[in-house]
Amino acid sequence: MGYQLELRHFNYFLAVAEELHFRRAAEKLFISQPGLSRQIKQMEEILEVKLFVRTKKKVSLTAAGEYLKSEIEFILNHLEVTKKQLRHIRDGNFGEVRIGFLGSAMQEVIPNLLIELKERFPGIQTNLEELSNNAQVNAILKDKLDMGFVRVARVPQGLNLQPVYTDTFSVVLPELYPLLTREFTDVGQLAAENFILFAQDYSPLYFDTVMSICEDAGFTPKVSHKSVHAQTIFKLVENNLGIAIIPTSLQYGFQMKVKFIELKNNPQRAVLSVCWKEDNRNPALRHCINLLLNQSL
Amino acid sequence: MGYQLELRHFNYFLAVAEELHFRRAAEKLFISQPGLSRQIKQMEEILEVKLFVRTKKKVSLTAAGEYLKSEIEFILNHLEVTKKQLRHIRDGNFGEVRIGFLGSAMQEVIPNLLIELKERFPGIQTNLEELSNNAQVNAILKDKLDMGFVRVARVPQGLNLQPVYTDTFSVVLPELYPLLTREFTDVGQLAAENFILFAQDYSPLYFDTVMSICEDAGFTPKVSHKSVHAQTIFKLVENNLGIAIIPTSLQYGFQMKVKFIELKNNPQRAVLSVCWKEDNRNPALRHCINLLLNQSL
DNA sequence: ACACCTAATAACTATGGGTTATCAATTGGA
DNA sequence: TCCAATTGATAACCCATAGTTATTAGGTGT
Repeated sequence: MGYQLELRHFNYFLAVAEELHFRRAAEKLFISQPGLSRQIKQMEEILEVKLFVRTKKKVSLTAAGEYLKSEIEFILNHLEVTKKQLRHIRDGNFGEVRIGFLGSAMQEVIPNLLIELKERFPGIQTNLEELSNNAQVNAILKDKLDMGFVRVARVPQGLNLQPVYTDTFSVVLPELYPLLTREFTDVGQLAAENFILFAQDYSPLYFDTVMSICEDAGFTPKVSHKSVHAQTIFKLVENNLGIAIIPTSLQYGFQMKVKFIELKNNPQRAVLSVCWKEDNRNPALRHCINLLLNQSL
Repeated sequence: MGYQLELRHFNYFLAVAEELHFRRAAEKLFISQPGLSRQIKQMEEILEVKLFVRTKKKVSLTAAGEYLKSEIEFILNHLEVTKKQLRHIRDGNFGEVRIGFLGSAMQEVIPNLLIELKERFPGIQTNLEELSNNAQVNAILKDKLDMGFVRVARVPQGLNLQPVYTDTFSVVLPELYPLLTREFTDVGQLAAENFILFAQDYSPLYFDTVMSICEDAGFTPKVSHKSVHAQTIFKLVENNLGIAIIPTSLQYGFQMKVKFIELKNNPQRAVLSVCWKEDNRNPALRHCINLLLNQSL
């Protein structure tokens, strides 16, 4: 009766919610199955809510259980982050910022941010992870990342989005492609070529924007290859397997037999934005965001 | 050693952090002072961080303790909110109902349901999808839909079916068709016309019912066109490509050069039923069904 | 009818949270 | 300077309960 919810319950609950099987979950937790059953039952009594439906032979989550699962994941994750921050504070550091990014952000924006950070807040640790747009947004929602560098038009409720870097697009051609930069007038000249693009589900906004560039030139591109790495795209172009359209700043840092023609006159721009959760309580994040938004003016 | 952080620690910690006095904090928690001291000490060992500075005669928070206090307040508060939400979900006030429907249900039944739902259970989200009878029944069997608005005579084992709206049929004629409403006696007058009907596999019951209306009038209709959209049917009638027989309530909401003659005296009725899976446990669904069956009496 | 799963129940064990009693250290008056 | 008062920490004990083993009851598939 006078029982109290404890973190132990959370871990037990998660194990069962993941395995949907009491014995296996108990094994994973290194406790016995009856003990686990009893704790889950107790948890349901404390919360006064059925969390699992047990038919002999199958266990499944109720709607409430489903909800609780995501909340507990959030809380336990938050707790882990807090523990880490505590150590940082004890050691006199200011904390850690976990940053997600698209490969293309590594050219300019991230190096600048890291240099500035190191100078102004030497105590802030950074933790970098290359992820797709979608993976970043999801990770930020779940507080697995503090901020992400993405190319998206909009983000779900609760997230902030601020442009930090705007870029023209460039056409990527094999070095020996028979078209000189000065002969180039518009993308329509390339309508017959095969196009190599970043995968649509890696960056829908990029994909749509490239499509609109082609549409403006009056054709629909034949897309022969898709990739998620600039390196791969350049390699394919180098080997005459097609041509590409990419954000201009991506051209730097590679050693390839390709040439670039910047689409200066096209109105489309590749916008890199920083994304973070409105109610993120990581104090180090604030410093990062401020740095980014001020320096980019 | 192998100790584990628990929510109990959080409450104890908060009490001490607020009182800055072990004995008073212990009183507030209805436990003894030594017990509290030991738990706090244990907590510091688990986290490997000093949280309080105890000089005899004064207790104060360390920087880490200060930070932890705000984080714990956040977590405990979040937990309270979550508990409250759980109850709501259990009671069916939250969650989502996935509803399938025939176009003809959009005239009356669905708008009414949505209005009522919004009023009585504002937390329930709905997800609407227009599908054929068959597609709905299959989706419900596979738990892809919670409920569907269908026109069928029977449903497979395990599904429930309840009429929610009963309707006469109406003949649809081109606006300038040479037959005035008051001259109309029965469908037999139209035996020579081409008929435009909803596709048989879209709604077998509808199809059979229309056939029986014609049979009763002593003829078998020539069916020239079939469609799944009322809009299309009206358009075809408007252009003198045939006449139609439809559930009466479908006539509302369109702007077409057609006229309707209600078959008041025919015994056939177009019955719209709601269909759902017997063992569907979505609590929000129960509310929907109850609402529907009570209001439709 | 059978073996073989499942989760729940029952009865027991023992960890560790909470207890009381006490100590050591600090403070403040007389 | 000494004593009373008050602080949090220690020590030793107790018992509530998390976790144990053994078993049962209910399903499923052959």
